Amino acid sequence: MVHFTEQAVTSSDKTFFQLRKDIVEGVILSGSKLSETELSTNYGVSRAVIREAINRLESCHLVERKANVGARVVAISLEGLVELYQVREALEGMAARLAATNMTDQEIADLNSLLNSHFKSVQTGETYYQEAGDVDFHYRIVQGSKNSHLISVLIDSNYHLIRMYRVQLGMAGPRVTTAFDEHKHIVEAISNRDAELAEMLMRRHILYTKNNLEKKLNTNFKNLKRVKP
Amino acid sequence: MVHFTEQAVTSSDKTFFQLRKDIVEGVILSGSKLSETELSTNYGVSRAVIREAINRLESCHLVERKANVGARVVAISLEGLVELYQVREALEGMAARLAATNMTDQEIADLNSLLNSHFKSVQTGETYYQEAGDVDFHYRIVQGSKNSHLISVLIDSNYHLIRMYRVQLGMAGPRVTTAFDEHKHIVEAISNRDAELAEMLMRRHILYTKNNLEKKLNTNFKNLKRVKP
DNA sequence: AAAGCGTATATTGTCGACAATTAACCCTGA
DNA sequence: TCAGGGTTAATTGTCGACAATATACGCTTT
Repeated sequence: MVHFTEQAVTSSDKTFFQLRKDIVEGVILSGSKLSETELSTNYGVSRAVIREAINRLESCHLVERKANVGARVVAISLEGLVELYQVREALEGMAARLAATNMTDQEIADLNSLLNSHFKSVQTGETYYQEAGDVDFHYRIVQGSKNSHLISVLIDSNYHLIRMYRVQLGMAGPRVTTAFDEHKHIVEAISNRDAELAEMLMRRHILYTKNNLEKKLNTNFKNLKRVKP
Repeated sequence: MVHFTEQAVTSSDKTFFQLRKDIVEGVILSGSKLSETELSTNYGVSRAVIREAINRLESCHLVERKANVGARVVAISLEGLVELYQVREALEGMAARLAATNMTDQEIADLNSLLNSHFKSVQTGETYYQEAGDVDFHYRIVQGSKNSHLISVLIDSNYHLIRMYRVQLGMAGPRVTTAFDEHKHIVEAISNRDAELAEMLMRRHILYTKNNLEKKLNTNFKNLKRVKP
């Protein structure tokens, strides 16, 4: 169960969340321009809140702005994927290292039972795992680092972009059991409080995932809905 | 010579740069509240551009916002320093790894001559090195990674916070020649295109720097100008 | 006197209008 | 037909005013 409980207090929050969702899920096409006046009427709010939402989307690396010109949704590309996953490898590797030291025994136990429930899902053939399960696993490791700056950087400026790639490239398929084993080994290393190994395994895991995605991207890229560059 | 040439095109850019400078250099005290109306009159611009500037400062992790309450300059703390440098270790380690593969021979040669000029400065006793020199060295490695996402994350959401700690804690002193040797070894590894070693050396270098800063923070913290928490 | 409630004040959030800049179009000329 | 320049239209940037929320203050009550 994924449980990111961001709660929108202001109107700008709601608009930001909605826009982010629409971009990640491809409702707003990759590469398309974000017209402030148009969004303003479509989402039923003033241009000021649209502008603030766009600013926050830019912090997420989901849109790119040019002064006096406007904002565009980032283009999905092979280079972008590689660059993103290199950053992810570095940050989540560090997260695993820190988690090995900082997670409580209880949190590790919970993580283990989470993996067990994933194992059942995998065996019964549910596709649950690859979507929410993987996300939740990585989310817990990141939280387990107990480093709020690291958490913020990962969540705010990487996570949603990662999701955008996953959703729009259709990340179902094999490698599920393989990834599961890798997850299991990472938790084992954390259980043993072996920070060095936890980091190394996490980095390898993300590297493998990236290689897998690269292959998919090459075959799926032509089917990707986006505006012409 | 440091040569970050961000150029302000809009009024909001100018205000953002000025505010960022004032926060990093302690003109606006760590922990103080940022009143929109007050800043609006002081900087001679409308509240809208102040609000946009504050949003961008939040992306830099220089201020923290709470809805319907306002923004405060981040508090300088030991935990904050440690967390920041753990992220820096991960990201700049990856940057060094990538730089070993992606920097051109010319860029490596330039980096070497930069180090040589630093060496002269160190021998003649100029304090130049620790301030701009170190920054410039790390800046070139980061750029040498050729990973635009990594560059963006490092510059946008870490660099200015790092500077804030350095400036406000007064980072002069020894460890200059030590750090210089470490820089030299990193460039050597990059010259040999040894990505693995380059990453390892960079991580150690940043770890040592962090340990050094921790000691300083413990002695200097009581002298730090800030508002009471 | 202390605690709790209600009002008043100050601050942030949102809005519509105006100014400045860009890009689109048409028109002219070779 | 194509290149260049100027004008027009559309979009973004900036502003001041109003609405909504939170804090501060004072009053009442025990």
